[in-house]
Amino acid sequence: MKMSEGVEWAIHCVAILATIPPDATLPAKTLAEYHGVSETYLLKHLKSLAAAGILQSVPGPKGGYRLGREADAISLLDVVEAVEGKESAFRCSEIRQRGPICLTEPGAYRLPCAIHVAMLQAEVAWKKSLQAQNIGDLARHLKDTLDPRLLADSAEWLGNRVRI
Amino acid sequence: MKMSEGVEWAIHCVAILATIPPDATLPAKTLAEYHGVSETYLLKHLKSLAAAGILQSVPGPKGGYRLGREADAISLLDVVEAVEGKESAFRCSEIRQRGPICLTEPGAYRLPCAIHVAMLQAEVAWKKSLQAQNIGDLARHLKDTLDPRLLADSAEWLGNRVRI
DNA sequence: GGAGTGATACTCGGATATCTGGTGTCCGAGTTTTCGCGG
DNA sequence: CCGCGAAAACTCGGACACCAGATATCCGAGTATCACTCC
Repeated sequence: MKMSEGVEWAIHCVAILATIPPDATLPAKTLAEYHGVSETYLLKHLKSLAAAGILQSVPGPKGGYRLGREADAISLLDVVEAVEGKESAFRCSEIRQRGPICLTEPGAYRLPCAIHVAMLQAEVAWKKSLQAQNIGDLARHLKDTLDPRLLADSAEWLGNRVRI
Repeated sequence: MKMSEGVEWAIHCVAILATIPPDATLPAKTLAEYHGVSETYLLKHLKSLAAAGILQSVPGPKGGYRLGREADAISLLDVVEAVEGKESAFRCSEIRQRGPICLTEPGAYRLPCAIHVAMLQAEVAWKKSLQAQNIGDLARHLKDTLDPRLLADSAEWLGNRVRI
């Protein structure tokens, strides 16, 4: 069970976009270069984020991406689900009904599989933890703990590439 | 991010093995037939469970699998990790260090990536939930809620195939 | 009849194919800019 | 000098190869059983 690498990219990108002025945009090329990753592949994930309303895409020259809503309203869960999809990692294939020993009458398996419930319960805990953290908090935390020099360099580098 | 189907099979098998007498065994062939799944592929996962100490394998005729320790000492997390591996789903590839804007001095990135921390925190919540549930509770819960007829049929079917 | 011994049948274990989904890439659609031209 | 228009350049969006890991399988190693033989 491994998570797509795109999730890491997506969160970093959204966090960066949370630091620029609200109406400014950054093109995918800049985001990819900043993180040292493939531009075309990153674009694939940015598209998913835009489709989910987390980002807003602006076409044409001087175009790029900006946040689709305020950073405090974007949870980590939103980003993860936009990239990975909303279906749960554990999928119950109802093997309790596949063997020679099972009930045939309709409604016999009305109650959900206990194992399914247990696994889903764990995923709910995971989702709650992700939902409790939003991009705004994350960006502020990064701003407070990052090396001031790195912060200044980043701000300058991004400032030269930001679009209004 | 999808979990291996083998996890579902493994949990069901361990739950079944928790219902037979402590010293009895069930061969993989029986477990596979009971759940209506491929025997050879199930064997692959049972092997992993045995390697983790969750199951104990007995070779030869009258052989098979039994629990490696009491059911109450086997958590769902143990089973999941035995099948899926212990590495976390989210893997930080430290893309913060890959772009043009990064610090070069050693120790500059001593503090872990905040995004990495956030994702790991969610996984810890997931693991705690899985660790809180053990096979013994699960088996008892199943026994209490299952249809009595199904329970009797299963007990008879398994009783005919159990090895002492 | 009992014990020893060999073959046997059954079990698990590791190495080997196949296939789906993540990874990576390319080219096309759309829009804003910009440069040139005419008034 | 200003307004208009067409071309251009840059952006994102969807469709197409590639590869790793999950899926599925087969054959070999090991052991308890069982039958046969000998005492």
